[in-house]
Amino acid sequence: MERRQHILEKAAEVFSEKGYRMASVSHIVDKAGIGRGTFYIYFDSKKDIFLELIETYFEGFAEVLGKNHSYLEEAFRGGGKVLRTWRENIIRVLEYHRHNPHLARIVYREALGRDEDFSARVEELEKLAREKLRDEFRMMSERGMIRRCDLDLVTTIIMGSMISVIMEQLLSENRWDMESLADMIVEYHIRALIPEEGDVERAVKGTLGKDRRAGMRRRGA
Amino acid sequence: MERRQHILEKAAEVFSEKGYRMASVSHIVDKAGIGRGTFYIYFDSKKDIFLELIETYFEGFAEVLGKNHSYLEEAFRGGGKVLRTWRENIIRVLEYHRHNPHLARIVYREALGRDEDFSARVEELEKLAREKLRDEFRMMSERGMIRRCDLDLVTTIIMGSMISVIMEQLLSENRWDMESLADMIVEYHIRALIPEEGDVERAVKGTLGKDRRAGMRRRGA
Amino acid sequence: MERRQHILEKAAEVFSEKGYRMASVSHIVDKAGIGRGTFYIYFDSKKDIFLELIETYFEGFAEVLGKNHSYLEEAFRGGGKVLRTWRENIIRVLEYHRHNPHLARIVYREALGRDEDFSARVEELEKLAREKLRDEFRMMSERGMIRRCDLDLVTTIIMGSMISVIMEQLLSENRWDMESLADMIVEYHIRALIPEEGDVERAVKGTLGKDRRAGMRRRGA
Amino acid sequence: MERRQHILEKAAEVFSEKGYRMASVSHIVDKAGIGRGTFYIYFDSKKDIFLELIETYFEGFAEVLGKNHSYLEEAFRGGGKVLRTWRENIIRVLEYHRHNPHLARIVYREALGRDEDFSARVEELEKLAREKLRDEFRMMSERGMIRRCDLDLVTTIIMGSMISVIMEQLLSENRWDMESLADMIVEYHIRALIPEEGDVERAVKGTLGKDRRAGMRRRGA
DNA sequence: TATGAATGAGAATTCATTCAT
DNA sequence: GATGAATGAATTCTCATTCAT
Repeated sequence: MERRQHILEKAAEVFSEKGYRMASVSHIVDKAGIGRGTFYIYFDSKKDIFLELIETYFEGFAEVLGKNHSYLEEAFRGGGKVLRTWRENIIRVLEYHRHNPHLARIVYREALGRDEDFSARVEELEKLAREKLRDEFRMMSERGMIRRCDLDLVTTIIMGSMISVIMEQLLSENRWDMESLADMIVEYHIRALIPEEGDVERAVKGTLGKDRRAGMRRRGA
Repeated sequence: MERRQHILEKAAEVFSEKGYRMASVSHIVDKAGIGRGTFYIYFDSKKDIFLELIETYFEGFAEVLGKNHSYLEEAFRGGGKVLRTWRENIIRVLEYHRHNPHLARIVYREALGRDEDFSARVEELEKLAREKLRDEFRMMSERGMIRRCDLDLVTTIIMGSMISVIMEQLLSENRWDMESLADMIVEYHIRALIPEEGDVERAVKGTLGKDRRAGMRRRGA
Repeated sequence: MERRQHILEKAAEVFSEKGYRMASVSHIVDKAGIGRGTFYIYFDSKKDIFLELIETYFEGFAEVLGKNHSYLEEAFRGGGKVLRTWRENIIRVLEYHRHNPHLARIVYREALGRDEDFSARVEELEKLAREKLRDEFRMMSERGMIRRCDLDLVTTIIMGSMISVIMEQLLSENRWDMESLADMIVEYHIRALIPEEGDVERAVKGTLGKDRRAGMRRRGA
Repeated sequence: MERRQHILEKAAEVFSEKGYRMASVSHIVDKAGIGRGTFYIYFDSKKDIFLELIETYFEGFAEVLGKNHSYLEEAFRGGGKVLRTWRENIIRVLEYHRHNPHLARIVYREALGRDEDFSARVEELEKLAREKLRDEFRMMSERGMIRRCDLDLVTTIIMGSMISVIMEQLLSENRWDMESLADMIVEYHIRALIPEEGDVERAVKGTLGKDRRAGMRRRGA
């Protein structure tokens, strides 16, 4: 099964470099140093291996976001620093992509096209990630940690900006260092989402007095 | 030249619907109701027409952003409402994409792939748009209208979020109405970029007393 | 449409010579003197052209057997020589195959195999031909022209022997001349099927006095 | 050598079911429950095992027909019932095929194709069988047991009809019972071949007074 | 002996592009 | 200019056979 993994990795490189259509199975087997037919022992088709890479990406992404729990909620319940947790989340996301540049490029440069059957799967998986994120924002909103706003739109904005930053990073080979990058991103969105005067009170009533100190306050406030 | 335009439009539809690779020249000539060879009278190749569509998109986009001037700067100099102008900019951008959904899809779903030579051109054009935008933010920053921050990062964030919102719009067929969508987007970024306490003063010194009232203030402040 | 016909003919030769599986599309286009892709303008696939040849064979065969009528019945109703008509039928069948040796070989050497989807179609078409033939024998039986016997079996025997003779002919390049061959075949089956003593009477009763002279009598009887 | 036999049997099933080209070595080794390479210990190639099955078929067929003697001649010399012996021959042939349906299908549905080198071998073996049969008819003819006729043609007719009946049987799963089927077949050909007036006398002269009672007489004559 | 992972020659098919009309 | 039949390079995928273990 080691060989299978090897082929997957080489395929990721090839797809990332050449794109799905331009990448031929020949390119993959050449790069992997295997025979033409060997490829088809491990994968049913070119489409098959591509889809597997996409699944792998989203699998890893889900892991990073906290597969069946929410780091943020956990932090909140544990009385921890929600903001610091958010920052940690973002760092994990950035690092995940830094360590899997090929997968990221495959998903956001190749897989979105209407070309193939898998674009449906990509959208499905992207939607799942989006919903996970939106649920986190909803939680934060309900607890008065962020201002009242259209959560779908905010999710779109934040995801879009993250993808953009990540791709920028990948293309320009580490223009920023991870830590300060995360700081700046977090700061941007926190400023954009800081609660209004009435938000905290509304949340307190709504949730019967949950600890308001976990809410985001303007710095120094 | 009318026929050429007709082919371009049909090609945009086909590329948008099927993607660059899946769209064949046959599809295009069928949709345009012309002969196979006629296509090659007007365009050198499939790649060629695709590239032209991309150029068209960025051409129009540049127009919308203010080709050789800055709406924002103009507003500033004219003592007008900078924020309102920004909002108008965003509405123009949204409407441009709403009226050119095929081009938008072509650029952001198809052209980004590493498949073809044109990906280089796309990046070049995208970079130009990015720089235009960043220059506007620089101007605003220098005048104390936005807080001190990494302007490249902010540009990336805002462009990414805009693309994300636009594609979301295109895919989901107008989830939001244009006006309130623009309001929400503008509000998000304004909140994120509102000047800190010292920023205005610093800007005043740096620019020798430009009209501070044009700066963004927290609402109600 | 002339070119299409040309390809069909060359394909028949190739399939006849090499068999369906060994014959590659390359062989066909080489023999037809056309480009590789040209083949696919006229035919959807290798299977497609092969099936068309099979249909053509059975189409022609049906024509020879008398598409929507029966030469034998016609002869009978017209008071003509039924036996002579039968002999003429057999000559037409032999000549049809002599003039279409490739089709015959394709159907009886290649198409019967369980290999491909078309074997079902071949069996269907063969069954139609068989039923046509059996109906003729039934008609003759009902009129006392042949002895009482299992008509399905007789059909199988006669068709099998005809195919065998035809293939033998094709393989050995005209061992017999057509006329005397037909004579011998007809004689063989007539002798085998000559009515018994009671058959004519039974038929007479069954059909209320149809002309008994049309029935086959032992020569000289 | 038991294992070899096992593989042969499974291969016969697979070839019969799928046809030579569609049947892959994988199918055979899977069905035989052996490893991929094991196959090549016992057989040189796929073609090789197929050829061996064909040889097996004709070997068994020759056995059934009477390998180095003639049941008919034996019956004749022994003063036995030649017709009954012929009927027994036919029953043996039918039963041989009923018990070896896979081999029969392989030979008459698959092996006849011009696909492979073995078609030459099949024709060679078929010719041997044909000659054996023709020699028997010659013997019968010389003894005035059948009418004067082209023995090659008669052989072709009888073999063709037998193959046709057998394949019909195999495909339609025993439409007739063996005994009455044999009766009907024998009757058909006996009627077709019954000696004319004069034939017996000619034979008597030619063979200097061989037992004329062994000759076929018209029933009741 | 037995195995099955690995191989690569070869097959069918597609489609951007050309060019004679 | 306009056409579309013709082209063939390039692509995906199959499977009989080999060979190291």
